[in-house]
Amino acid sequence: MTSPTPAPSSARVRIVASSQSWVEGEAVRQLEAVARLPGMRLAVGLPDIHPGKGAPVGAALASEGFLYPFLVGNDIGCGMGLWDVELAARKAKLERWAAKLNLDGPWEGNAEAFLADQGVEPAGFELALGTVGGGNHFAELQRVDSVHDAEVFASLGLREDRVLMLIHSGSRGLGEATLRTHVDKHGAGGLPEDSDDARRYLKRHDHAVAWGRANRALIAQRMMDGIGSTGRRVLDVCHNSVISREVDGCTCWLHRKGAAPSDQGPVVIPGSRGALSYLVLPVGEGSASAHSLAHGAGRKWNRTHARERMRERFTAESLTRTSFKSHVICEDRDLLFEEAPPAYKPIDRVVTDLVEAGLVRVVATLAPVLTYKTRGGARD
DNA sequence: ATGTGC
Repeated sequence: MTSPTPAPSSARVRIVASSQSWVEGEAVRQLEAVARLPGMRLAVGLPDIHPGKGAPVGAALASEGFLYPFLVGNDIGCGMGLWDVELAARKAKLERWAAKLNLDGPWEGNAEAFLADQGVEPAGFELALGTVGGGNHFAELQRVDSVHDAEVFASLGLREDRVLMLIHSGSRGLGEATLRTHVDKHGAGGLPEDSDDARRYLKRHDHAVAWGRANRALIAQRMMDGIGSTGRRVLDVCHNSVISREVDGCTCWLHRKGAAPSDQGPVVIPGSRGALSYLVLPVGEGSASAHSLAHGAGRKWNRTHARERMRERFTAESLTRTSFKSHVICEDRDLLFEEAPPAYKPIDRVVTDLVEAGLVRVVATLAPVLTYKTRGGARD
């Protein structure tokens, strides 16, 4: 057998993960493969990196001259929004809410008017506006578990006794349609930054990012309506996007695929639906990590594997309650198995890696109270 | 991930 010839690589590859963080070999291979794409300058794997569809999830990839829509994937604009809910945690009506909350159908209100209020043009996917979607998306009520940095916590207007709400969702069919238009013509090929197709993609991409943010806002409003409360958005960050940004002295196309920004203030890094979420403050200059952070715990088992293993060990019913005594509303049995806590890496290790790499400071930990996934779609 | 594929 001939020894393999290393392909020329102009990108620096860095994985931000301690030896105690388990990273799948396939994820590393994917990161090294995309690092060889023309124009690529810096490929960073965050501690939640895991294999995706051709490109790793949990990565920040900076290229010069070309941009690559497939690196962002179909859920353009997906992200995490945190709300402070006008409600004391001790007043949570867990059983009542778990019985009645339903966010699955189209919103009854005027979606176009809601978008207009957020400064977003309609996109033709408004029946899905205000819906969580599938996969790892969720809307979760939380309580404060511990405060590590009281000053930053208070500066965000947060209080220990209040309910918080974390929304993880994206642009639903809009991002999917945007990627498909590109892939139908170019496949996994990149776009020269000065091409008409690049401009067309970026315009739709930016629209999907704005639409995704508005979607999280409407999900939050529906959830708060459902529990008879109001609230205030504390933060909202996108972890699937491509933007023009200076990285290490070069003006690059910074692709974030399952990578939270470290240059937009505090972010929440959630664990699984049966784990703590971490409110963290980015620290340091950030260019060595492409101005990015982990966006979650990261998968340990792929979906098929998780379904098989969890089916053997647990009933669906048992997975609707967590070790935090929280409820999980997920009436799609397969999804419940796919998203079960053992399918994910431990979030504390992921966050510790970020702390030890000098990228974040922990502000607080948040515990789940009620997770909304879906009322329908049960495939049994 | 997807108004979801054969």
